[in-house]
Amino acid sequence: MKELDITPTLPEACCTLDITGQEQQQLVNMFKALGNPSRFEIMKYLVTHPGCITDDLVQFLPQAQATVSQHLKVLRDAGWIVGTTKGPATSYCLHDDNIAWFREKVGDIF
Amino acid sequence: MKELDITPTLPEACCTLDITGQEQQQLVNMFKALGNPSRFEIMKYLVTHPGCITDDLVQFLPQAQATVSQHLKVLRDAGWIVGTTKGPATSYCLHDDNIAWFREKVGDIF
DNA sequence: TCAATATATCGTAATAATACGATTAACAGA
DNA sequence: TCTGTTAATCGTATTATTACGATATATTGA
Repeated sequence: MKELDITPTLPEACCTLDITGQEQQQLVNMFKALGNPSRFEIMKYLVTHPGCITDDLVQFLPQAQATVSQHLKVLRDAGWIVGTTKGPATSYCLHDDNIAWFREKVGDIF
Repeated sequence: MKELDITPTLPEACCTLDITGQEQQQLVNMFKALGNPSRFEIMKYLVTHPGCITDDLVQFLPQAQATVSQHLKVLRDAGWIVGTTKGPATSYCLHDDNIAWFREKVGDIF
């Protein structure tokens, strides 16, 4: 790791950003997952409709069932949401713990 | 807009998420921009090296000058950073106002 | 003005993301 | 067990992202 070499004329650092490896990858993944309008809409819907099933989202979004399912997988893998099987359906909720972690990390960083 | 139809057995909404149109697009853009390892590294570098120039980042990152410049453009367009011309060089800093806005929005949402 | 430095932009190849229809799997109720 | 419902996954076409070398632009100092 290189030493810092900030001349006195440069602005002060506004914050620290000590995150690396696994954690950083997880954080980048979460950013990436929400960097898509459809997935952001899904998150919005889940806020107001916690526990809704995939088909609710398929009705809500202007996209095919396969596409919505794929977006849900991305959000699941990134840790934004959690799905529980209920009979033939899957009920989705926000993953509160991971969301809290994300908020916390963003707060630490910026 | 459809009426909510949350049965009493479903979990309560953990939060509100009232963001639309222009603001939402801006927020999604910011998420998307940081959803890339190289750009996240650039942000980390800028935290500890505020005011550094493009070439500093080119030396730091394992990528070609053109690639780094492209990543900087994405971060600029998304509003994460701001660049000021200093002679033949460009000095970069975090865009504190926009970052504060992002933090605030994420806080509102989750 | 000329050479050196610093960056942005252009054109393009390789890779990844996105969306869809079709198929498969898993469950519920008749 | 058969049928309908719900979702995930597969294969694939289209589009977007990423990275690079080459080139263009802009400034500084000799």
